[in-house]
Formats: sequence, structure tokens, C-alpha cells
Amino acid sequence: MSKVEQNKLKKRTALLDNAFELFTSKGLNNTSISDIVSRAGVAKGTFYLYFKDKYDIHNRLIARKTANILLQATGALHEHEDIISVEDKIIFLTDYVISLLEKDKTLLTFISKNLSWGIFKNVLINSKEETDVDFRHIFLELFRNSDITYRNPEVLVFIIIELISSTAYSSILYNEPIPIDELKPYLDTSIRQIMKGQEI
Amino acid sequence: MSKVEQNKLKKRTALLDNAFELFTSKGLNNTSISDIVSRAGVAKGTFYLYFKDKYDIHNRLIARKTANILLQATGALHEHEDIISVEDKIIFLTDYVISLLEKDKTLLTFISKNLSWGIFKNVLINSKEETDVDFRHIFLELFRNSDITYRNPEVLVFIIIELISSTAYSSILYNEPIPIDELKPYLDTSIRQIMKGQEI
Amino acid sequence: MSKVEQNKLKKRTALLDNAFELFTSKGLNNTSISDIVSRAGVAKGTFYLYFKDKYDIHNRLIARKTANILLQATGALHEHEDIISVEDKIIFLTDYVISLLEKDKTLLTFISKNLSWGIFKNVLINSKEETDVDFRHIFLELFRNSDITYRNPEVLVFIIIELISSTAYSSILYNEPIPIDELKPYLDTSIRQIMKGQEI
Amino acid sequence: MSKVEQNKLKKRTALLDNAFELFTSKGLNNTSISDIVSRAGVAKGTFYLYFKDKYDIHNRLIARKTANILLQATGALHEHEDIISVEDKIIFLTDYVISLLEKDKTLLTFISKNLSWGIFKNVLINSKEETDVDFRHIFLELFRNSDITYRNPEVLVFIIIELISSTAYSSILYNEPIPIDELKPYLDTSIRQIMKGQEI
DNA sequence: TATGAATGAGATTTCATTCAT
DNA sequence: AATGAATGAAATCTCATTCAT
Repeated sequence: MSKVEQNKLKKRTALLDNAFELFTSKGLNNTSISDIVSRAGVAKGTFYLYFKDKYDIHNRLIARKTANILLQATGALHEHEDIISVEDKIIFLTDYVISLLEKDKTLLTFISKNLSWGIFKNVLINSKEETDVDFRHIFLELFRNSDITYRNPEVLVFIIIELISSTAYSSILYNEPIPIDELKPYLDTSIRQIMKGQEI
Repeated sequence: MSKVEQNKLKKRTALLDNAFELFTSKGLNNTSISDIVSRAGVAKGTFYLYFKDKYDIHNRLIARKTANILLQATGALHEHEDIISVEDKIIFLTDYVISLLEKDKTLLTFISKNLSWGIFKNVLINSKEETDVDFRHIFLELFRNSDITYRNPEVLVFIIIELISSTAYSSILYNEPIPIDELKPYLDTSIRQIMKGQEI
Repeated sequence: MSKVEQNKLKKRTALLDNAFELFTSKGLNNTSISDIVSRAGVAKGTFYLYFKDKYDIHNRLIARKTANILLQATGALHEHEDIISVEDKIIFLTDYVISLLEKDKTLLTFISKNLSWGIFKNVLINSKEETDVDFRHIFLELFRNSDITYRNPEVLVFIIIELISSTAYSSILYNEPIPIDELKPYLDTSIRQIMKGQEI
Repeated sequence: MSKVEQNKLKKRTALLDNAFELFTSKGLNNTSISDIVSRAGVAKGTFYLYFKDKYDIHNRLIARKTANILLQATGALHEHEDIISVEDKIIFLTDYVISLLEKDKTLLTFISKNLSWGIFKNVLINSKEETDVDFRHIFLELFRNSDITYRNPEVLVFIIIELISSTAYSSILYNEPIPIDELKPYLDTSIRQIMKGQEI
């Protein structure tokens, strides 16, 4: 990478990092482009060389952060060769993601309600851009190699993703209706039951 | 009610109704108080006699609309005396709510991701303000009268509410991952399975 | 006084008292008529039955408070029959006023820069309205009965009033350039010198 | 100075000059930032690039104008080498300032009651910013080089400043209690008397 | 006399975006 | 590629005043 290329990347990263800090601390609405550039230490006009507007940088951040979580979770799964059934693998992944979000509540606040199907699917499809990993391939293989066949794996993943992302938000951030530690067994049981209901 | 009181109610209602129209068509961010008052045909200052700011009226609308949906669903359930088990009742309620949202996509867009636990619980607790119906009482009776005991009814309702609200949004509005008609059987099965998993 | 008259006076007094509280705590600019009436416990329209606007009530308060200070000071002087010369009487009055303002800094903040010639003269002329005491007469007698004749008593009083009111403000409230206790001897000397300079 | 710097100075000056015109003709309260920018021919947002709010620009103007008056008065004194005693110098300065304010009643209205100790001291301390002249040094030298020693030069200057600024206002603008021409001898005498009273 | 809901002009302030340097 | 001064539309919110009850 040339020096010019390096400098450009440095600016882009500074903008992304500082935007993330501001979005999580002040919220999307109360963060202005002025805030972002002054924190990032670049000129106002520079912002528009890299991003279209506030929502553009916001979307890119969600994709980036979501991909990063998936990267960690699938990476961790890879190291547990003893987990064989799809059901156990899904439980492992959901537990892993929940524990990540539990540790990083700022991150949870940020992707919170956004880690839903739209973004998730987008990350699956375009993951190579951000992470060089093809998550779609990983998930397809997961179900293809299984002894048990599921009626509709995509719907199954969809339901589980939505369930986890929305319950985790309330439970981790506000302990509502109960803290995440107490909620986890209910979630695990629910997920296993949902999967059982789709076995063919 | 005195003439003055009637007039006040008329103004408040005009503000709420027109704010709803604007929030659903343009979104919260792109709706200004100027928009609301000019549509409602009242002066700008009048807005501040009834609401603190844009977010205040927004929250009140969510509560109002949510309470209204619950009112309809529980009312309909009341007319089906042949539905006896809690499981069947919950399925009836969720199906009914989904069909309401399906018919009124504007309403779905509005409460969409907002029909989550925080608001829902608030509606349960404060429902009398808006509807004169005590939903909390209704739900408690539902489980109390059941032959089957559930480990934690509150957690059960929480999980189901979150599941329904987040999946319905994607499916009804964007047919993602599949249209709501095709999704419904999966959801019904999932809910029944989740409930079975909590039977004692 | 009839009951109606009593009630009216009660309202007027409530408005004056609460306006004073607000003017001294928030300043004239940041005090609205809404603030005044809600503190006074009367309706907004009632304000306009008693005062023209914010500035009207403000002016009346200054006159009222100024007259009250003069009333106390001249009253105190009356009890000291041993003070004979005009010079000593003036020094007594200024010292007395300063000590009053020192004790009541809120009052000082309020009349501060306003206890100047314009208002003062107005109080002298119209004092009967507020206090039933004719200050003008008192001051005229003061100089008429003196053995020493002064070139221009009105100018003399003017210069002293302006000197006292503007120096007291800075010294009492901010200890600038020195605290009032240290400043007093300088002021007394200055006033005596100014008077000596006008003896004929 | 670069073209950009020149342009910035031009805008800032335009804002200051036009704010002064408006403050003196309509008063601080009745002047809006909209008024200022439209008169100055700049955009509303530009105002906020140079000043915090209306009160900020007002304060800067007072300091600027006060410094300018002092600059003229001390400059004029410098050209009168025949004036030797401190007393004569002070009388010269006060007379000079009074004659300036007499000629420019707009200026008098503006700084009027504001040319008091707080602002004055601030100008003395920060004068270099606005005028490149160190007034504090000038005043200190004035007393240091004198044959006569005064008890407390700072207090002396304080008393004189307050006396002049408050009496000039009433006399020049309203001829109250008498016109400034007639008042001047009284003031001169009073100042000389005050100074004599502080000689050691 | 007293009330207080309603008004709507207008003040302050922010901020995305442009463009000359 | 980078800058940051300038813009001006637009949003929020206040508040003196009126007037029907």
C-alpha cells in the first residue's frame, strides 16, 4: 500500500471509529457531522470524500460490527470440534454472541435492534468486503453436513436471530424482564424447541 | 364535559391523529412540530400546551396504538369461548395481532420495532389511562385459570412478544425471508414448542 | 376596606412580591409574565388588570423598594437628635443606606444601578403614593435649617446619590476594588470633602 | 494577511459595527441576531462563527469602545506636557472623556452605565488585545511619578470613574439635574476635593 | 373581576453541504 | 486530496397578549 493509500485508510478509519464513539454515546440523531470530523481531527469537507452522509457511515458501521461478531463466533465454533449436531452448534453460536454483547454493552446498544434480518442477510451476502470470510458458505455447509434435515433452514435462522437480538437487548441492558443469566436457560430451551419443531 | 373541555379534547386528538399520519408517512426524524400543527390546524404554541416535545407525542401514540391492538385482540378472544387451553389462546392472540398488522401496514410500520417489552409492559401497567381496560389482570387470569402450569409466565409472554414483533415486521413489510402467510405456520409451531418447553 | 378591595390588594401584592423574587433570582430578561403569575397563583389575564407589562411592574418595584429604604433611613435619622450639622446628617443617611444594602444583597442587586437620579427624583416627587411620606419636604427642610449654606443642594444630593449607589454595588457584591468595610472610610471622607467644596 | 484572513476580519468587523448601530438605536433587548446579520450582509450562521451570542458581541463592543475612549484621552494628555500634577492630569482626563461623550451621545448611551469598574478594570488588564496600549502601566506611572502620595490610588481611580460615569449619563442625556456645562465645575471641584482628602 | 386556552410572530440555534483555496 | 469559511434553510421553543367564558 502506498503512503497516500495508507493516509487515506487512516482518515477513513478515524472517521469510522469516532463516529462509532459518538453514535453510542450520544445517539444517531444527536451526532452531527461536525462532531465526527472534529473528533476525528479532519476537515469537514473530508468527510464527504469518504461517506455520503451520516446514515451512510452508520450503516457501514453496523455491517462492520455485525460481521466482526460473526467472525469471532464462527471462529470460536471452529475450535470446538467436539460440537457435532447442528442444534448444539446453533446454541454455541447464540450463547457466544450473547456473551460478547454482555461484555460490550456499548456494542449491544449500537447494533441492538439493528442486528435483524435485513442487516444480517446483507452481511451474509457482502461479508467478503469487510471480513474476507464467506459467512453464507459457512451457514449453508452447517446444515448440509447435518444428519437431521430441517424444513427451511433460512427461516429457522431468521427466527432464531430475531429472537436473540430482541430479547438480549432488553435483558442485558435493563434486566427486563429478568437478567440475562436467568434468561439464558429459557432461551436455550426455546431455541432447541423451535429447532425440534422444524425437524423433518 | 364542558364546552371548553370538549374543545381541548378535540385539539389534543387533532394533534395526535395528525402526528400519527406524519410519523407513519415521513418518519419521526423528518416530521417537524410545524408539520404537525399546520396539518392539525392549530397554532404552534398550542402543541406545547399538550405535549412536551416531538418524542412525547410519539411515545403517547405508541402506547395508545398498542393498547388499541390489545383491546381488539382480547376482545375477539372473549368471543371465542371454545378456545380453552392457554396455548390455544396465545396462538389465537398472536394470529389475531398479526392479521391486524397485516391489514394495517401503516400501523405496523409505526409500532413495528417499538412493540417491544418496555412499551408493552408500560401499556399493561398503565393501560387504564388510555383504554379503561386492565390488561395485566387479563393476562394474569389467563395463566391462573390454566390446568397447565408454566415455569415463568412473564418470561414466556416476553419471549413470544419479542419473537412476533420482530419477525412480523420483516415478513409483512418486505416479504423477508418469506411472506407472512408462509411464515405463520412456522411461527405457530415455534410458539407452541416454546410453550411446551416451559410446561412444568 | 371592603372584602373585594382586600382581595384586589392581596392579588396585587402577590404579583409584586413574586415578581421581585423572580427579578432578583433570574433577572428581568429571563423572567416571563407566565413565571410571575404561576408563582403568584393567579391567572395570566389577571396580571393585565393590575400592570401594563413586565417593565411596568419592574418600575413600580424599584420605586417601592427605594421609597422603603429612604423611609427607614430618614426614620432612623429622626431618632438621633444629637446629629445636628447637615454634613453629619448626610453621612448618617448614606452609612445607614449602605448598611441596609449590605444586609440585603438581593435588594442591592435589584435596585443597584437603578437607584440613580431619575428614579430617586421620581420617588421624591411621588413618594406620597407609596409611603405617605413627603421626602422632598424632608430634604428641603434639612438644608433650609442649616447654618451652612450650600451652593446647590440639589446638585450636591445628586452627586452623592450617584457616587454611593454605583460604588456600593461593586464593593458590596464583588468586593471590588475593596470590601465595603474598607471602602466606607474613603467614601465618608469623599462625601465630606465634596460637601466642603460646595460651602458658601 | 492572507486573502482568507482579510475576509474573516472584514466579516467580524461588519458584525461588530452593525451590532453597535443597532444596540445604540434599538437597545440590546430589541436587537435580534437576525437584525445584526441582515444589516451586516452576512448569513445567520456566520454570526456564530465569530460570537457566542448577542451578549458576547455586546461585551466585546463595550470593551472595544471603552478602550478607544481611553486611548484618545491618554493620547491627548500626552500632548500637554505643561500639565504636571496628578490632580491636574486626572481633571484633564475626566474633562476630556466627558467632552468626548458629550459630542457622541450615541456612544454615551451605549457605554453609559457600563463604563463602570468591572469593565474598566477588564479593559485595563486586557487592553493590549484591542488597542496595543497598556493602560494599566500608564496609570501606575502617573501615580508613581507624582510628588504627592495618595492613600490608595486604585480606590481613588475607582471612586472617580464611578462618579463621572454615572453623573455624566444623567446630565448629558437628560440635563438632569442640570446640563453638563453647568455640572462640570461642580464635578471638577468634587474630584479635586476627593483627591485632596486622600493625600498623605 | 377573574380565568386560562389559544394564538402566532419571532428569536435562537444548528447543521448538512458547497466551493474557493 | 484536503481544507474550513460561509451559507441559509429549517427546527425548536417562548411568550406577550387576547378574549370567550
